[in-house]
Amino acid sequence: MAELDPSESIGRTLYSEIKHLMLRALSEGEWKAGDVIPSERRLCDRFGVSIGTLRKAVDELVAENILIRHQGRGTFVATHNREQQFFRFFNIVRHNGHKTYPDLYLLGFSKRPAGKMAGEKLQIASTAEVFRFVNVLSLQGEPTVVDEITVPETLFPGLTECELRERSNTLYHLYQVTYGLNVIRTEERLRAGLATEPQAALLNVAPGAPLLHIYRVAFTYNDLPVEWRVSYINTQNYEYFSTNGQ
Amino acid sequence: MAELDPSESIGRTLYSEIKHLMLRALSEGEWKAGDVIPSERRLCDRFGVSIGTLRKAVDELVAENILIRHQGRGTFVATHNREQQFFRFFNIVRHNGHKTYPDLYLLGFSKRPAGKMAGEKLQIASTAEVFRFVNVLSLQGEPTVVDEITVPETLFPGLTECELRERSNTLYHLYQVTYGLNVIRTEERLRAGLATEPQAALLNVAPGAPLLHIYRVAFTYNDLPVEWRVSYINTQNYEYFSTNGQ
DNA sequence: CCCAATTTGTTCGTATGTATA
DNA sequence: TTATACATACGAACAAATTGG
Repeated sequence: MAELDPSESIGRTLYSEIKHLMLRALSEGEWKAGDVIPSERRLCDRFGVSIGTLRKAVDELVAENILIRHQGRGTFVATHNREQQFFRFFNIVRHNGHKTYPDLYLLGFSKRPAGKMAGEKLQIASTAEVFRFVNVLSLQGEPTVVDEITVPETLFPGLTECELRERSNTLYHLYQVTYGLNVIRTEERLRAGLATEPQAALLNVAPGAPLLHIYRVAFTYNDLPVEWRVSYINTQNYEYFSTNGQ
Repeated sequence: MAELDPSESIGRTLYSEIKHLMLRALSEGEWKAGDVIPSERRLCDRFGVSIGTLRKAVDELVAENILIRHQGRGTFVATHNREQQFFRFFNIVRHNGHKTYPDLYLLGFSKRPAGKMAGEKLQIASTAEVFRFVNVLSLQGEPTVVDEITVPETLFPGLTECELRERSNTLYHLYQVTYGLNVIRTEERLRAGLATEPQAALLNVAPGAPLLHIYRVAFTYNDLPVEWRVSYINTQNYEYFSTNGQ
């Protein structure tokens, strides 16, 4: 069992060891977004475990939306495409519950030092360089969300405004396929605030109108933060939807 | 396999049938809050399935926080106690992330017709009777949350103000042990709003201050709504915390 | 259209380990 | 110490879906 020398030991059980070996294969890029990974039979051979143990490891990765199984086809690395994953991280819906895709307008793009807040959230020095850009999202023609997005330069070397503007898929899809950063988890904190003058202008509301604020950190494997985002939302026609349990 | 006549068929697979039979035993009160349920071996006999199939059914109920397994002791019906379950449904934390238990003040209690909104959310007629009560929650001495709570009389026969005032555990614990209603899932919608005069007085903020609004429906088994709740939150020192994935 | 190979899904079961009462 | 209960690991047999010939 050459794959399982003690130095690799993370979990307490064999299946959690296998899970971590698979996470390593994912984070190191051996298996890339959209790839089919080796069949269960081959993975059993590779890791020297039984089918039951292998399946238990894969079960957990599937439950975490990292892998997707298709009977008869194989097991795949989940991709951030519009159809399946977009609404996993976009929780803004109409008051009637309807979900629609936003239209995007890229407002600005710059490189700058992270600063205190973004540095803390991205776990980098406040002097480290980051890319920062602002998106205005319109839903059914109404400007509804302003996203202020910050990502570390070290993780996104050479990111350009052009890439952001011309992407044909979701932002997290770009992170995943171009920079090998697969967002698998976010933490969000929500508050209520009042629209500033510039926000009011962008969202077509009066200054001082109530806005929902969302502070989000997005993580990839090993709890590595890849994005810090502050969103300002006009909840006159839309709202944040969250479900707990099940 | 007397337990599995076709009329009971809900899921497509054997383990999902077993899961639904177990959910039925829970919703019909055969297994009550805090109870130990029969051992895996006995359940295999009862349902006429193998240990693997039985465990797969239980696995899902455990993942949904409906059952709790303890190695060496048995499998238990999860209870809404302060220590383990409270923060599953209470997502208000300090800006620094710290979680504290709120102090409660019961502001009002009445029986009345549901009205349009509560009737819709609780899936009852707008003329059906409901109990409605208001709690003010203080965190570290600061009044922070106002909860307006509505529950149908049919599900809570004879609910009294006294019961609410003198409970020593969480509200959902009361629902569970006194009325046999186990809240297993909530749906929440969040918006930003401005404090009205009465809200401002209760929360010790200026009228027109921004407040976070949460609209929540709580469900028990079979997607039956048991509670409709509107919360108003001062997010000056506290915020709503949500995690996505994992 | 059918067949064969491949892959995951389900169900069965055994043996052994670990925690609890 | 003993019995009980859940946890882990093993693997067989068959079903269902997909793909390619």
